[in-house]
Amino acid sequence: MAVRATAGRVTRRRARTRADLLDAAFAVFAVKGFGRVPIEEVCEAAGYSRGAFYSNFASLDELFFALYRERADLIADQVAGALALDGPDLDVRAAVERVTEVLLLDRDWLLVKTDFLVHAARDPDVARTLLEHRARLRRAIADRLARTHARTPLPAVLGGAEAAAHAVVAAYDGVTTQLLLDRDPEHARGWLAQLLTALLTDGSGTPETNPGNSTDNTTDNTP
Amino acid sequence: MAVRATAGRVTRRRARTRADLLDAAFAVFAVKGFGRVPIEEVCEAAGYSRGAFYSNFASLDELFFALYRERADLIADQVAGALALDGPDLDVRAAVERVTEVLLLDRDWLLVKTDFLVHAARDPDVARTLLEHRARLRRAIADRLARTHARTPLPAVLGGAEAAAHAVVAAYDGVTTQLLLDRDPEHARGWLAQLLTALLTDGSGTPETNPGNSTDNTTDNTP
DNA sequence: TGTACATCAGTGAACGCGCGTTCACTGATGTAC
DNA sequence: TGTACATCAGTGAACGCGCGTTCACTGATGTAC
Repeated sequence: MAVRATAGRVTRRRARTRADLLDAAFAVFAVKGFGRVPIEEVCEAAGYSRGAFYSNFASLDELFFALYRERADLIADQVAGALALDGPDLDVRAAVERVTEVLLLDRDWLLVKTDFLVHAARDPDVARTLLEHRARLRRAIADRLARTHARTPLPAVLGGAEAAAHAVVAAYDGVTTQLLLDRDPEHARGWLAQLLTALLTDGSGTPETNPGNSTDNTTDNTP
Repeated sequence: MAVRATAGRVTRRRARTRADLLDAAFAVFAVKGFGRVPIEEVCEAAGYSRGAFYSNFASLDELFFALYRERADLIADQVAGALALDGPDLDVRAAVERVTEVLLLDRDWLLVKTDFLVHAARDPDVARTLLEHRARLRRAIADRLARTHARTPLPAVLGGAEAAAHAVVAAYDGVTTQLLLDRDPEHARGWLAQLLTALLTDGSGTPETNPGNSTDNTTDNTP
């Protein structure tokens, strides 16, 4: 009801307001978390009254959903782009570097994405959207891995490019969790690169940093 | 203020009420998510009035925190127990099986734990509690791995039992994310076992199932 | 073990604030001539 | 390009519900003798 039923053209003013609200919501959600932010606060951050919100969205849930889709598409494009840079041969180290950069750079996005995960975990419809986004990321990775499959074999345990792509996403999710808690993006990037190397090669990679938590280095590091 | 300042003995009745409220809250939080549940609903589920809640907790946040600590301790004990079963030699396959069982069995716990993660990500004090819990899990794993370190070497990329334990936790987190979305615990357990095998061995493990999403098996599986 | 009393734990009605939602309005934008 | 008009987008005051919080109370629990 609040959202226009008329399929007419969207005025510039309207498009601008909508974009402003989405941007403001992203910032505010990242700080406080979706579900802890009243509509009023989003509107204030965007510089509009509450009426403007209701003129563009039916609910905060709808806005959140739109926000997720928009940003997720952006990320998926960036990842696909980062993977397309190499020639036919895959420079694993460089590719991992670039993808890691895209995926772990923006803490705000990780926060919002995790809020979205929490909702998706309880609503199969929302879950479908998130699974589609993940499938898109996986496909980009799997395609890239498959391209060099023949000459650089993947470890047997993972049994294929699809499975390897799954492993990459799982490693990403795992490192994300750690990063959300310890707020150390440098550490997270090095650690993700190391995990991916361990997963995608047969142990021929060279570690650069010890990912062990600096507060509990009780185990010997000497080879 | 709501919580008794007197350090006197806790009556049986009181302890019972508190436990009832915590149990009811766990169930209700799992279904709806913390932050989407009014106090009234927890009380109703537990069979008490709101006054009983305020007599035992200052806020839902405090209850949630107590709830997390209680369950996290339980899980940590179970994992430590599952790892202690073997003799001096580590049967990787069996240990992975048992730990996986404990960690991925209870969807309700995964949901509540993720809610807690979302809060921890925005509050360093809460994060500390969660990091401590994770450190405890890691230590149990690292100690176990270190015990067999000498005869069954870990892959070089991971560079030590501590790092390997980190990798195990990251794999667990990654698989948890996937499980929250696809609700397929069988698949998740097989997949986690496979990931752990890939991480903890030098590729000598044997895959049982293809973790690739059943809806997009476009890549060849033939070796 | 029984009774009398004191304190404690939980009740539930009442209060009031925060916030979602509505709507009559006004200024902005776009169209027709 | 300018003017007149129609429609659209955003305003903000007002309403009212949901829910957090309080508190005078009553029944439950534990203690003393």
